[in-house]
Amino acid sequence: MSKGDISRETNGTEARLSRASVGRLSLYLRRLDELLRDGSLKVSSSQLGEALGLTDAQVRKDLAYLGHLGQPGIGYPTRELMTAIRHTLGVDREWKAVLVGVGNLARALLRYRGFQQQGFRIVALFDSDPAKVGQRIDGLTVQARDELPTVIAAAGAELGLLTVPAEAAQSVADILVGAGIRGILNFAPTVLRVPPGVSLVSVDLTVQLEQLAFLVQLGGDT
Amino acid sequence: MSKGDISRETNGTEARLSRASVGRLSLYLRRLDELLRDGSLKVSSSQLGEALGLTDAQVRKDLAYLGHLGQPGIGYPTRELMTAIRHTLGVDREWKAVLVGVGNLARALLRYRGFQQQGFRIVALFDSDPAKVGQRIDGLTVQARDELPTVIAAAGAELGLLTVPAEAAQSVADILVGAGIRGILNFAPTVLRVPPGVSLVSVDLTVQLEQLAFLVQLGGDT
DNA sequence: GGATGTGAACGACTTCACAGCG
DNA sequence: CGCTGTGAAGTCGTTCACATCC
Repeated sequence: MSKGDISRETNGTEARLSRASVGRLSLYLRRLDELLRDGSLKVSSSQLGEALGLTDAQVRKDLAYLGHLGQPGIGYPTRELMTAIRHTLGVDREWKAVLVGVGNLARALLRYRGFQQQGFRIVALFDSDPAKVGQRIDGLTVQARDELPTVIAAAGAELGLLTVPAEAAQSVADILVGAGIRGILNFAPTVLRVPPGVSLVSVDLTVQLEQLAFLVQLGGDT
Repeated sequence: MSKGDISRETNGTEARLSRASVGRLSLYLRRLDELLRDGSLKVSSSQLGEALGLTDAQVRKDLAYLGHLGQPGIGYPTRELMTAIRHTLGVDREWKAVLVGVGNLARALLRYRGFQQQGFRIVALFDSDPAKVGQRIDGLTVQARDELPTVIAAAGAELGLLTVPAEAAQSVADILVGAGIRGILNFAPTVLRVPPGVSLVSVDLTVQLEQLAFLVQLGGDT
């Protein structure tokens, strides 16, 4: 498979993408979609930034990483920009994911249209609760946890979505890693450890809520 | 009011808390809870950091904001540290929240024990779908959206959890703000605008998933 | 000795400002 | 002209290293 490296290819522009920049690329993509639907074939950095609360300079810096797409005096070609962002983010292809832990959050993820749209497909469900195994949800059958390795291999899934309780999260993560999963989106309120070569993104709702409490308590600016 | 920079008064210690630091405080609190259960009455910065993947220096910098709680040669007193963090985060009191948009994600939030534990209480549910209005979920009755202002005022709710579709998010946010809500936790995949004085924390699942795709595509380190 | 608190060095990200091109 | 691309300056956050104190 492609052996990853952070450096850029074609032009000679050497640049890095911070986590924050990557997050903003997602936002640009979404906004570009709206702008394109409104008929904008060209878009300027300030246009793109304003609805997202970003400065034009910030937008240009981020987009510079994609190569020299901008046209001075004109702006960026909407469609080409979207294609380039999709390619950079890696969402110009399909990603297969397995979902472990079938609760309400899992159901929410399953039904969430945004995922499908961006090329993410959930191909299998797992749960340790025997009462849930065998249930059908949105066309998928819940499977037992010890089937994880074989199913992942058979389906060629690369991503794992973790919606199990905190206590189980690390051991499930280990199993996923052992089964060859390359990235985990963790919703369990724990800090997970994964070996190098496996990517991890965590969404910790408790942390977010406490962040909000803190900000409100301050008498809160944004 | 204060713009992005947060001064403290009490002790004479002048310090700032970044968003990142606040997030880490939540993690410390959770870890301290475990350590206390294991019987650790004192804890060192390196102990605290190791399970979270943080350096000892980082931990000390964060905790320095709380005042001079550490004892050289010994560490930090577990219980006092927890009390101080809770106070700083604002989770040493109860926060009442309303939840708007009753889908699977809302159900997941309702049932999530972590919230209750940290003092967050969901006191009302709202949905614009007439079919959902009147349903009872976990002891709460779903109410119509135009009841928002009166119910918020009557209940004294300060936080709003937004789990509506992207298209509706901004208008619901505006209503919440108009009703006197002081902080919003937004799950809709849109960038919201709120006036100064109202706090906003967003959890954008599409962005997180795309982040993961990007990292995996890189051939992914953490 | 063992661990804290903290200036200072370092590094990462953002904003500024302007040259250059369509 | 308008808008991009980008060095330079500025800001913010993290790591280092060490004086300090129990």
